[in-house]
Amino acid sequence: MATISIREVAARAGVSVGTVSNVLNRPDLVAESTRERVREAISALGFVRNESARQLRSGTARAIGLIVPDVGNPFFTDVAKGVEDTASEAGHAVILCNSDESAQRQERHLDLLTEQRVHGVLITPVDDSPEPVLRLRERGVSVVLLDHATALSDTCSVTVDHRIGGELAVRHLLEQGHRELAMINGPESVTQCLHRAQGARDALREAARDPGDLHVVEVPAMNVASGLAAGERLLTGNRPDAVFCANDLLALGLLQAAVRHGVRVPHELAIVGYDDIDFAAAAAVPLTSVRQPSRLIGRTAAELVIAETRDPGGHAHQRVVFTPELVVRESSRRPADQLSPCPER
Amino acid sequence: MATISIREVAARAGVSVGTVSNVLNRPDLVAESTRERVREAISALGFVRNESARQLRSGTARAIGLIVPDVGNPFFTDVAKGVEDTASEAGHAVILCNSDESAQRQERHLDLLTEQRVHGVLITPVDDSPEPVLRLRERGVSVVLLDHATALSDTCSVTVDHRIGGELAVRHLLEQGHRELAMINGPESVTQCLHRAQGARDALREAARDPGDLHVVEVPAMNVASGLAAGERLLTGNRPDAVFCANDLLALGLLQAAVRHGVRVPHELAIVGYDDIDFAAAAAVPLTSVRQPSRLIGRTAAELVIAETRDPGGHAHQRVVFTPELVVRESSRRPADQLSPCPER
DNA sequence: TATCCTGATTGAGACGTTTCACGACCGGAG
DNA sequence: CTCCGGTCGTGAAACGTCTCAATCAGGATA
Repeated sequence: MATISIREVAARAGVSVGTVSNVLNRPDLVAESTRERVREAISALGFVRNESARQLRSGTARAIGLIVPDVGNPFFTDVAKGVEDTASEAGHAVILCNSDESAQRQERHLDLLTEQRVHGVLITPVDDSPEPVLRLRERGVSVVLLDHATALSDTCSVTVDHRIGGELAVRHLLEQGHRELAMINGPESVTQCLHRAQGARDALREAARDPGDLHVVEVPAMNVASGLAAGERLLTGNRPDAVFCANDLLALGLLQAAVRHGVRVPHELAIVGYDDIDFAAAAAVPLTSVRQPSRLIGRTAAELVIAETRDPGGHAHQRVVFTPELVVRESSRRPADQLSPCPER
Repeated sequence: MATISIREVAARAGVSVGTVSNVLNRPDLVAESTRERVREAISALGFVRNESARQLRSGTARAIGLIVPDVGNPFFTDVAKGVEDTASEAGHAVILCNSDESAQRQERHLDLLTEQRVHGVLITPVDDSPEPVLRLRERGVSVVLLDHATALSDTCSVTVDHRIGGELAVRHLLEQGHRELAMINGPESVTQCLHRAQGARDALREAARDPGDLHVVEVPAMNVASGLAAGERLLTGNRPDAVFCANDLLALGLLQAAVRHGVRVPHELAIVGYDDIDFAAAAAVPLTSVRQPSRLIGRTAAELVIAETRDPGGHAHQRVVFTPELVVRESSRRPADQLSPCPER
């Protein structure tokens, strides 16, 4: 009940507070027998170190912040798991924040994390504005950008080459013989979205097609509901042969729309998603998707931010870029292949 | 760069540190003109309050901890969103921890949260042991149990009546004319799982059937992979007519197994899931599922924990119990209904 | 003019750690 | 016996904020 401090522990063990602190932080400095006595007192009293005090004294917290635009998206929870893996190995807590694609919420979370004096922040910013990141750096917080290309050269980042991802997706659709292509994309102010679209257009160019042929539907949020809405729009009137969706949630939404309209996938409409979340394989029609190494992305980012704070001066900023790969499933197979209905793999 | 404190602000504004603190916390005590001057200094210097120091002084943090067994499960991210909604209204941060159904990780997170001196903890414990909760209370942390019935009478909890949920699911399957029923369940040491199974057996009893007829397959973890594995086992040999899965992830796994074995759903196998996550509607066959009000659960729990810490003495512990409801979709419709293939709703 | 009141501001302690310069002790070498 | 080196342990000074009793200015009242 009454909160007990290092002082009570010291009293009970018959040593000074300094010694207790040493047992906690540099046990090798204290003699075997004393150490044992202090340990006994700690567990007898149920002492728990007050992290605020430690942090106040030592200047920095044993926590790192992670800001993602949508915790509901399994891609980001996978990334979060990766972050947690390495963070907890290093004894750091992870404060997971959901910006919900809102700049305002992102702002609030950043303020909060700065107040907490976190070790570092991993962030997938909601937009391309460098300003929030600069403000953090200015306050001495190290930052790693997650899955977000940036113009800031002096910042660590872990990204995936989304241009290649877009290219893989659309090249595959073209190879399958689809002609009329559409894309459901998030706002192009978000770099990931921009690059995926660029890659898609590159694939068209490569096939000697006019990149302008790609009918892009832009949605405000990259979730299932948006995909469904975009699908409703796309499937009325003259519909495309194939749609590349900027993530799997949009693709799942589109798929639902297709089912509602009685449009058969992939016979009448091929779909390719992005992220290869676990649910992609379990969808109404198993989804072809561009896979990102989500967990690895998280782990790498956490390593970078921990390395940077360990050695702030001599740290060389790194940009790690992963290459995505295409996972082909039912939703994009050439109609001919469909005649013999065989399950995935 | 150099971290600036309340002291610099005071110097620049030509007031004492006490006044700056008052501007921050009780602005009404400070004269208009002074207040303005201090505010100016704050923004000019880019001052950010050091939460550790505040917390050290005031004894408790403006943060609450949330421990869930699986962040990859959309049900829990929905709950988390609900928690965040009310927490951020009250100016609290949420530290989201993933125990991954491991008692050891849960333990580590609890230690961490105690060190952080969080305001309160919302937890869906990995097992039924009351010990971790008791330890927290002993240390003066208020606890709200999430979606977990408990023998502890002096603890707030927000739960769903899973017995009713199980009953709804199995009664529905029986009404659809299915005879051979199976259930894929998590360990019955987890109360949620136990209650769902009890409800299922109650439904059998109610239909004058032997509750022992329910063939229960117990899996160690409640995720897609486990569902797939259980499905592989269940679909070889003489398979049941219908399966009730203890959550949607298991159901999606089972569905994948069915597709691989060429077993048609619902014609040859009906499936009912639990939680009604967003992906349930987008599955290979839209899933019938027992819906819990996930976001509301999170919001309510956060309100409880905040209320409890606001008034620790006079607080009466509450148990809030929600009632689940059945959402019927394709995966469990009577084969007869299937003849005219019409999309959901 | 002296007194009292009110509203605004101050300054000095905490809060629980960590850190670091310093002292105490002991055994061995000179 | 003294001195030295090393090992352990100590105690006090921070860290940045909040709180609260105390002070102060200035006007109103007697």
